[in-house]
Amino acid sequence: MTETAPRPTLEAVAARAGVSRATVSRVVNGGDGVREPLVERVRKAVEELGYVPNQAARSLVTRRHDAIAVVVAEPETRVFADPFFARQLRGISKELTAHDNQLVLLLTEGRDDHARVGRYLAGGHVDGALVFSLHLDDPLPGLIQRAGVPTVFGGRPGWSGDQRGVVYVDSDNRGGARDAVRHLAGLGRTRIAHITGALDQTSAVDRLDGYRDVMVDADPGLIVEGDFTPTGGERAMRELLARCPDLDAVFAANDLTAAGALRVLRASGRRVPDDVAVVGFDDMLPVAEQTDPALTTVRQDIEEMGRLMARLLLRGVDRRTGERVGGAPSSVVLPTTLVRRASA
Amino acid sequence: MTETAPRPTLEAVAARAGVSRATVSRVVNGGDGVREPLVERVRKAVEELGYVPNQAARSLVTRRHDAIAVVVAEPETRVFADPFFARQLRGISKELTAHDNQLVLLLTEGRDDHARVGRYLAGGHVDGALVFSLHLDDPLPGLIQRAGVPTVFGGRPGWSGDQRGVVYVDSDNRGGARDAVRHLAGLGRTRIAHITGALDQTSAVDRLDGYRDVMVDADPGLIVEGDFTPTGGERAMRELLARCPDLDAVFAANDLTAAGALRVLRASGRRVPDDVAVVGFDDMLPVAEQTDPALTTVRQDIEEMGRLMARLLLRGVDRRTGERVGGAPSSVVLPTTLVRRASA
DNA sequence: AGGGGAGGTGAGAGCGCTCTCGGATGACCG
DNA sequence: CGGTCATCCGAGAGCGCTCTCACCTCCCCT
Repeated sequence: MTETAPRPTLEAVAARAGVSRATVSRVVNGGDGVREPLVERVRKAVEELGYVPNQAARSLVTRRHDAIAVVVAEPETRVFADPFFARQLRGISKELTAHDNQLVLLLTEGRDDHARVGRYLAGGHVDGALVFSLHLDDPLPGLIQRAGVPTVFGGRPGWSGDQRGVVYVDSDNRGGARDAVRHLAGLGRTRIAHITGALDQTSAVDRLDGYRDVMVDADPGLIVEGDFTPTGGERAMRELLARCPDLDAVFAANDLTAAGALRVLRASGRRVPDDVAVVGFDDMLPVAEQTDPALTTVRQDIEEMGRLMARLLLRGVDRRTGERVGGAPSSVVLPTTLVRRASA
Repeated sequence: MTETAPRPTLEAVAARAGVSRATVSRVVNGGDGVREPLVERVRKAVEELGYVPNQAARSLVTRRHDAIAVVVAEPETRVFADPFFARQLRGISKELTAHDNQLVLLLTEGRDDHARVGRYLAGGHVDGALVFSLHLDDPLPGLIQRAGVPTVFGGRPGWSGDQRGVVYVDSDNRGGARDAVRHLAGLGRTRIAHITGALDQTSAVDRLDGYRDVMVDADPGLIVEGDFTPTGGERAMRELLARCPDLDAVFAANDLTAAGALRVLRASGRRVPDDVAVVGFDDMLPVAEQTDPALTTVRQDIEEMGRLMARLLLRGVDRRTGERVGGAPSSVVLPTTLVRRASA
C-alpha cells in the first residue's frame, strides 16, 4: 500500500511488444493504421503490464484534458440543500463518463472564490465549464467569458453583459407557469395568487412572467414575493391570506414554497383543493409526493437538463480542437409537463 | 473567445525578467532561496504576462496532481436525493480548496462503473480518494486497496476484507441511537419501537445496535426494517401499528423515515407526542423542522465529517510524498447531539 | 590577504507522451 | 519484371515544467 510500484510507460510496452513507442501510442488511441497482428501484440503487452497512459504527459502535448469543470455558485445553503442540483449533476456525470471526461467540481462561496474559479478556468486546466449561475448580479459569467473557456450555463444567466456566444440550457419556466395557471383557471378558479421565487434568479422571474401572461389584469395584491424556501412560502401565504382572504388558488414558484403554503392553508382552516387549489413547480420528488394533499406541480426533466448541458459543451469543445461539427451549439429550452395530483 | 491566445510559458517569464527558468520556477513555488530584488522582478513579469503554470507539465515531473477523487457509489437514486451527501461534499470542497486541491467527482452506478473507477484510481490521476461506500457487499474498497491510492472512507465501510490501513470518518451512530432511545425512556415510554434503515449499510446496523444496547430485552416485534425513505417509513409504521398497537414511542433510523411514520401515525388517529413520541436521526434540515410536529432528532455535523475526511486524506497524501507527519492517520468517529423539538 | 564556506543562480537532463516525417514494405499495373 | 503508389511503422523532436548539480559570488575567519 505504501509501496508505490513504478507504473509501466509506453516505452516499456513498446519493448515488450517489440515495436516502437509510436505504434503503441497508435494502438492505445484507437489503433487506426496498424495491422491486426501488431495490434494484438501490443494489446497483449498492455494487458500484461497493466499499462495505463499518463494523463499528464498526454495533456502536455495534446492540450486536452478530458476534464470539464462544474461550477456551482452557492451563496446560500439552500441551493445545495435541495436535490435539484444533485439530479442535474448526475445527468452531467453520466454524459461526461460516456465520453471519457472527468468532472471537476468547483463550489464557490463569496467573492474570493469567484476570483479563484476565474483563475482556475483561465489556467487551462479543463476543456470547458458548466456553470450554474444563480443570481442576477453574479460576476462569474463575465469572468468566464474573459477566461475564454467554452461554457454552457445551467439556467438562463441573468447577465447584462455581452450575450454573444452565451449558451444555456433551461426549462421552459414561463411556459410551465402558464400551464399551471391555466390549469387552475380551467378548474374555475378566478382569484389565483402567485408566490414568486427569489426574484434575483431568472427562473423566478420567468415563472412570474408566465403567471402574468395568463392573469393579464390580475390584482397586484395576489402576487407576493417568496424565496423558494418552505419558510418563505409560509410567510408569503400568511400575507396573501391577510390581503386577499377570498383567494381560491395559489401557484407557488416551486414545490418547497408550495409545501410551506399548504401548511399555512391547513392551519387557517382552508381545505385543499376544495377551498384553495395549489400548484407547485419542479416535481421535486421527495417533497411533491409527500405533501398533504399530494402536490399538483410542473415537472421538468432535471437530469436531462444536465445531460444536455454536458452534450452541448462537449460539442463546443470538439469544435474548438478543430473537429468537424454542425455549427456552433445554441441554447436549449426544455419543455415541462403538468403533473396532476390531489392539490389542484 | 474562439481565439485561443497562446499561454505564456516559464521560459517567457524568465526572458522578460532576465533570469533563468529555474529561478522563475523557484519564485512561483514559494520563492525560497531567491534574493528579494530578483523575486520582485519575477513577480512583476509573471503579473504582466498573466502567467499561469501548466499543471500537466508540472504533474509530469512531480507526480502530484493536487487533485482528490470523491467517489460516490449510488446504486439507488435515494442516496443522491437527500441533502446529506451534498453537505458532506461542501465540507470536502472547502477543505480541499484551502489546500489548493481540486475535487474530481466520480459518480458510479452499477458494476461496470466500479471497474471504471478502479481503473481511474489505479491510473494515478489523483493523489487520493474519498469514498462513500454505502453497501456491505460493495467491491469498491477492495478495488481501491488494490489500486494503492490513499483513501479515506465516509462512514465505516462494511467490508469483510483486510482492515489494515482502512481509515474512515463516521458519526457515532450507535451512541446517537442510544441517546435517542434513552431520551424516549426518560419520557416514561416503555413500548419503544425501532424502524431500521437499510440494513446493508453500516449506519443502519449501528443505529440498530444502539437501540438494542438500551432495549436489552425488547420485544422483537418492535423492530421493523425500513430503508431510509419516507415510503419505507410509512410501510414500516403501518406494520408496527398492526403488530403492536400499544406502542408509545418510535425511534426512526433517519428523519425521512420518521416523516413517513409521522404521517401514518396521524392518519391512524394517534397524537404525537402525546400518544406516541417520535425521534429521528440526522437533523436533516428542510425535513426535520418542517414535519408536523417538528421532529426531535439526533444531529450529526455532516459538513464537519466531510472536512475531516479531506483533512485526514491530505495528511496521508503528504506522508506519502515524504513530508514529515505525525504518524499514520486513523479513523475518527464524531459525536452526535440530541436536538429536542416537539415530537418527543 | 587568502582560504573556506554558505548561499544564489543557471545549465541541462529528463518526466511520458504525441505527432510529423521519412523510409520500408508490399500490392498492383503496364 | 520494373516502377508507382498506398500503406504501415519507427526515429526523433518537442510539450512546459522541476530538480540536480556545478559554478559563481561574497562574506567571514584566521
